[in-house]
Amino acid sequence: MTADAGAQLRKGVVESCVLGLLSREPMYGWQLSETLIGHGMIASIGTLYPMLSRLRAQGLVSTYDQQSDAGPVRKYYRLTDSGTRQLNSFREQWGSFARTVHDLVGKDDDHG
Amino acid sequence: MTADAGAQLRKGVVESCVLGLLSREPMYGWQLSETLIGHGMIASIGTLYPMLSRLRAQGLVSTYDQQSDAGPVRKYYRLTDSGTRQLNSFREQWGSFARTVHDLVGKDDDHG
DNA sequence: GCGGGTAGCTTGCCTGACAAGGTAGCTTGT
DNA sequence: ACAAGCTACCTTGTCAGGCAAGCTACCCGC
Repeated sequence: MTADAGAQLRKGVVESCVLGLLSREPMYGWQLSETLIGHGMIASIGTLYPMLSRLRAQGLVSTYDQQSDAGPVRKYYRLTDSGTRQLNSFREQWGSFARTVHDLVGKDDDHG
Repeated sequence: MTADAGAQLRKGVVESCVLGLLSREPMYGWQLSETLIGHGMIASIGTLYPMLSRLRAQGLVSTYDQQSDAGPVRKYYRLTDSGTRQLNSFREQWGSFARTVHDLVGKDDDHG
């Protein structure tokens, strides 16, 4: 479970960014993809939908439909309690992970 | 190749940690794996060797052999100029990436 | 009805992490 | 010398996930 944390972390960065965004307010898939692409977190929307399916299968997010004024129905995603817990867990782990990376890649004359 | 930066970043974290370690001093594979496993960056040595092969194929590291006082010859890895450049590039990108992640997953009442 | 924009989802390819196993050199015990 | 065991390197096979591309369907203006 120990080394698992790092592995889960590396793989879970984008997922956790989704959870983080959803913790502010519910968003629909298309909107999420534009935000994440804008931040350079994902390269295309093709990455997002399978991810959202996974998150929903894990019970971390739930969905509801809402009409749009111009276009088809939007499927909004919202954090579940489980997702909130997952996000908090990631927040704690991210700090130490980022510190480790910074420490390992940091210039060695930086810690003198 | 444009949105590549973020993708390369996420995938390149562990690779860059290897480069970072090698920027301090040359190390051999076994030693690298113990260090990285200790930091939770990789789960097993099976991850490292293919990675080192990739890094060498890309010309980011070079190798030389050195006798051990107890055991077979050790293959030491050392940064090339290209590897140093790559590492510096990562250092710059990592900061902004980490900030983005922190921003996206950070508690929303944290930036008030 | 048709075309274009919005939105959701799927398919297929490729890369990479990982566990497990295989090879080889050196040391120690008998 | 031979067996056992450690160190060190590398490969193979499996599985998950990122990504580009494509497909479906809804709504609007014409």
